[in-house]
Amino acid sequence: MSDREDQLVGEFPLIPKQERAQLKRDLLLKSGHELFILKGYEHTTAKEIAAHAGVATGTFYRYFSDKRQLLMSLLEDRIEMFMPPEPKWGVSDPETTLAGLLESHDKRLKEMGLQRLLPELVAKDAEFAQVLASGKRKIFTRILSGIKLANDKGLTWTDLDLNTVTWSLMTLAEHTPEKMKQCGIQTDYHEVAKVICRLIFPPEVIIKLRTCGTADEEENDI
Amino acid sequence: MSDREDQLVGEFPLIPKQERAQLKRDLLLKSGHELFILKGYEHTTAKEIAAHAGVATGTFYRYFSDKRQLLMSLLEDRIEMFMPPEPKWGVSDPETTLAGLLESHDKRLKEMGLQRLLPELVAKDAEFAQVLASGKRKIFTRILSGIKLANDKGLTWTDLDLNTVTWSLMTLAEHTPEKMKQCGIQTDYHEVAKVICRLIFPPEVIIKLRTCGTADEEENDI
Amino acid sequence: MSDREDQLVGEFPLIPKQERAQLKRDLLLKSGHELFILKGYEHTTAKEIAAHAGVATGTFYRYFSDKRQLLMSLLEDRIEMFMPPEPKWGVSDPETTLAGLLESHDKRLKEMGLQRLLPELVAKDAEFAQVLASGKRKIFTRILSGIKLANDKGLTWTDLDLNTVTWSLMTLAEHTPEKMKQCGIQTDYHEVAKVICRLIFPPEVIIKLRTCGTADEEENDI
Amino acid sequence: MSDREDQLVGEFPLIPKQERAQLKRDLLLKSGHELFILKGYEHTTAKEIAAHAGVATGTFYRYFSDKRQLLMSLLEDRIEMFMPPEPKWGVSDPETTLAGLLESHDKRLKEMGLQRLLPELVAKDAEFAQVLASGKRKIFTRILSGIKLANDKGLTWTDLDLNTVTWSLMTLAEHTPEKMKQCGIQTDYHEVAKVICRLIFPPEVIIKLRTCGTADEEENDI
DNA sequence: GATGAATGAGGGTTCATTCAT
DNA sequence: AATGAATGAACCCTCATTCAT
Repeated sequence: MSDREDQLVGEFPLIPKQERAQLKRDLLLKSGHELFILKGYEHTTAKEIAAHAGVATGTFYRYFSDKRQLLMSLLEDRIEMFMPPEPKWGVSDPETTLAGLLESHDKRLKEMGLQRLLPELVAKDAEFAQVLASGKRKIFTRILSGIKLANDKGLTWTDLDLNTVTWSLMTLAEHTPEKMKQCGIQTDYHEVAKVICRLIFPPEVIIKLRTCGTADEEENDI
Repeated sequence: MSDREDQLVGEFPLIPKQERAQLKRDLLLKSGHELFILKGYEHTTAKEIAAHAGVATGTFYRYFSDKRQLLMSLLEDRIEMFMPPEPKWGVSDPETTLAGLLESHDKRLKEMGLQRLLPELVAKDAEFAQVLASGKRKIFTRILSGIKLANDKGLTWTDLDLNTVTWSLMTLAEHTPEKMKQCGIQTDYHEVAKVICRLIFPPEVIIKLRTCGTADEEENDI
Repeated sequence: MSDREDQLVGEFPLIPKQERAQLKRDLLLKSGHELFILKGYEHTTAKEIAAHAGVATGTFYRYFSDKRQLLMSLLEDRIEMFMPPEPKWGVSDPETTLAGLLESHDKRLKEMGLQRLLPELVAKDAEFAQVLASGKRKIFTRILSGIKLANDKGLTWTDLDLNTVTWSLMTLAEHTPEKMKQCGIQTDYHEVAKVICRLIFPPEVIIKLRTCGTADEEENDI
Repeated sequence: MSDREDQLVGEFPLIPKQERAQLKRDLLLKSGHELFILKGYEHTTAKEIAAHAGVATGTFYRYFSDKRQLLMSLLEDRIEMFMPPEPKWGVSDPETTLAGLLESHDKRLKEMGLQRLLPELVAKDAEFAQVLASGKRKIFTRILSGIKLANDKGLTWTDLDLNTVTWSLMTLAEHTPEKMKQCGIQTDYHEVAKVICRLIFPPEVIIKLRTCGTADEEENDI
């Protein structure tokens, strides 16, 4: 808010209306986001979201028809952030690369925190589940096509189903942080990366990739 | 609670009563279970649980201090059923064995349905999350010890962290059914089993296990 | 309330449940009735009705799905009381009889007071309007048949449409009290009765009825 | 209010402004009128009235202190239109004349529609009820004086109270359209006119008026 | 003057929990 | 023990009215 105001100091006396409205909408989104993470979706009330955003209850309803719609908006903006990262294979050591991706992905997720809410909502809201599933399918397809490229070059296991491998990869990446804590072990991104790489590549391929990674000109988007 | 204590005092003068009480408690547990699955935890009311169990609203509160406690009881009884199965390695083809275990595990989960509720609750109830995590740790330990046995015999990958492998195994088993559907692919238990086995055993070990499985006397509980 | 309790004193220790529920329902009906009259339907809240009945808000919703339903119940019980009275002609002086009927009818209406609400509701609630209209039609039919009897005996005007006469009669009876005040004149039931009688009977018939009313054995229910 | 006062100061320096303001005021009155009829007074919001008039919400409050005041203004302008017509007796056939008046009166009412709202408001707003009653009294007085003229000429019933007759006449005229439908009969203006005439004039007077109506030079405003 | 975003009191309704019977 | 009516705090949402722009 003050950013934008500062930005305009000495230039325009007023912030355009639309922008101010957008600002309030964003405040509410942020507020909802924070409270959903803090207390869970069901335990957050519209009144609280408004109060925490510093606006009146009624203002909430100017921008969102209800709590659910706020959440939907939250997700439409950010759904891709909930998804596993898209590593590039064949660039130096794939395990190290992947470990870095996992770590930064998890950090982003932690900042957002919303992924803790997703299952709660999927269970209760069919429409929401669809939105989420369609996002997942998009990511899935992208990862799968990356793995297929590696497969075409004969780099992957030949006896595993690529769909299943892709799904495993996504699942492991998605649950890395919370789940490992639940089992009482420390999250070691590099070990997870090694496991995930083992799902895709035979050990000798990984060694090859590790040694001649940069020599290999081709980058494979996965 | 005090019921059971009474039960142990003086043989069985009150057992019929106790039995009836236990019956009611079970009816309520069953009713709560069904409704939680059907409508979600937050959207199920105590009145409904009582009505669906065929008892009065007030009776609910004789057996459970509140809705949350009913859920806790539900989980204490059944938490192990939410956990991944414990395969026995070295018994015939490990992939086929595992595929069968995965399938039956998923069937049990589907029958119970409660796992749909878990994330909703974990997000909101720290105590509940602890109960769940402790259950998971128990399973984790059991699986890990099984893998360690295999490791002692030189059957597993030597370059992967066994904790991480165990966690991956659990994660994949746990999410097999719902998650695969979300990505738009059919659940093929045998392919998942192959992927999981690849996490544990190098391919040549699997071939060996497959051919001399029954010859290998030792059963490894995992 | 105390009536029923007294009735049972020394016989039964408790008032049957059903009866107590009915009692509460009646309390709420009474409370709603009073407040609707006092403040108008729209300006009366469910909360107020409950408070005024001495029960909690939630109790209101145990007995009525909402405010509208309470009103409907109020009317189903009493709709006939809102209707014009049913005079018996040919019994002594018809004008005096009618005047008495008008007066007692108005008293009843005043006690109930609900008729002040009717137009407000008719205007806004089609279903309600139907309920009311069907009640009116019932009364209309009864009055009309009474007038037809008088007509068969050649007692009425021969050049007036009986339907229209009946309607006029009802309309005048219904609006006697409030409307006369609005025009700044005192309500004189006997004068209204004379006017209404003039609508039905020619003057000479009225004189005849007045003199030989009791001699005329036949009573005509109208 | 002060607008008009200003208008009279110094000829017309501000009249264009005034005119625009008056225009807006009229737009709002029209809009309120339409929506009150469509949805009822309580169910029409200030925002809607403004939007439907094509102005901003705030503008509403520049011209009216609140919703109620808009309605009052609406009525002050038009209260006479809600009143029964003022027939002229002794001009040709009084029954036909009256029938025509009734019909055109009803048409005007239907166009305006506001009379559906009146009872809702009378019930809740004492001041409003007064405004309405004073309007009615005005009409009442005018009709009464007309009837008195006829009375002076010996044309009316001699045994009926003129106040009561006048009131009956107004009441019947006012309720002709809606009420007859409620009773399930068709509105036949000519029959109603005959009934109303019978209240005022003995049959022989009507015949006389009918035959020598135009011969009778005097027009009686009622 | 005009605008329409913002306000927040208040209405309708639900439901976890209690308690008289 | 069992019942289910009663409770009332708290939820969601609306809308008359204000006020900065």
